[in-house]
Amino acid sequence: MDLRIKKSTRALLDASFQVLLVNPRASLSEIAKLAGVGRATLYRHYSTREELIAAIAIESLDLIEQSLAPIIAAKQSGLKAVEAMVEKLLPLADRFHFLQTVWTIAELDRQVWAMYETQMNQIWLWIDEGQKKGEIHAELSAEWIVAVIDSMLYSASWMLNQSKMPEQHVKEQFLILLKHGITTE
Amino acid sequence: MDLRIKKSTRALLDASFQVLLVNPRASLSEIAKLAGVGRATLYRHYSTREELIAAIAIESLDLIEQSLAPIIAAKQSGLKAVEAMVEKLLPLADRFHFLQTVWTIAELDRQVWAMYETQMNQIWLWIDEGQKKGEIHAELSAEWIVAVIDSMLYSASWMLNQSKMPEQHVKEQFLILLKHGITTE
DNA sequence: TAGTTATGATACAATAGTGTCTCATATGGT
DNA sequence: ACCATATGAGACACTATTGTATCATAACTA
Repeated sequence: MDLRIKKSTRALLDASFQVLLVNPRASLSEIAKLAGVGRATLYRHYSTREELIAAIAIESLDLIEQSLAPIIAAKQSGLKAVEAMVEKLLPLADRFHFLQTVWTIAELDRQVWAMYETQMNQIWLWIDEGQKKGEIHAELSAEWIVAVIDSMLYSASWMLNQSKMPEQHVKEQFLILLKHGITTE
Repeated sequence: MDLRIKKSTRALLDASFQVLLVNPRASLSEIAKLAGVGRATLYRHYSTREELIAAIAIESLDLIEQSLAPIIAAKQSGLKAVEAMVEKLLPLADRFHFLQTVWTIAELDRQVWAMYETQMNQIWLWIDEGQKKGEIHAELSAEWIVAVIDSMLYSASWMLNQSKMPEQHVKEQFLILLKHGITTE
């Protein structure tokens, strides 16, 4: 593949991700400028705003998929798999933040939705296994647990960026809260 | 105060809240139309988009403040106060969702920031009390707990709207997860 | 009821954003 | 080194959005 295309799309995806995270109203001109790429070039690769957003969403979901792959390969299951998942996904907290902010647009894309569904099913499976094994509270719905992990990753992105808590520390706090809650019992 | 003003600002705040929650890029014309109010009237009350967003943010923070007031009045403290807070704030989950999506704009407003800080301090205080009493894990930073409650309210709004889980059920799941985490130990 | 004023409709100018096209240039593939 | 092509710069038409102004009318206050 042509290096020039690789270079421009890379710059565009990076700049878009960065800008749209902070300002979802940013214009395509603004994004092109920040990417150091001609406006026409942006339109050549992504004919609409929606397409660009979908492309970033797909890239994000791809990164998530790659992070989960080793857990699947190692045939981990139940709570152990969920724990491993959290550790792997923490570095991608910003991607979750992005997906949440653009979700109403991104979810309209077929591929985005398909990837999202696949991953959701995988996570549900792990939670379900954990519940069957008695490791995870059976009263909690898998849907709710997934939603909470998702939004906790959003919090994690906040903590990493705004309050500069080191990643190792965020990881510990994340797992304590997720596994044991806030009470000492 | 003139009833006409009350009526238009009410309609504008409601419509804006509803629309911006789904589409943060909505134009002011769009919002005015949905509010059933002339575009000129919108500009008479809110001269810029930022002002409008700040107004909704202030209203939201006001609702939150009103919900927390009885807990303060009853002099509750520590974990009990946190639990009571969650119950009171759950019906305002959408407001938290809104605040998160427009925060980069809203936080620039002095009044918004002041109200936010006051409430944050109150919540920190409760958590701190809970930790001193030994009810809440001391290893968890108050900042992290607050961030997580905030984003769990976002999840709750998702569950209430998208997956139509009844509020009572969401409340139970919220408290189980927050207090005890997902593990059975 | 009389006077005030907020409103909707409309027009208007100014600006910003979109989407397409052309063309000389530079960069990459082979 | 040669050819193909992706690029940036610029021009262009078009639409959307903003922000202001005017004015007759309706709704409110006292």
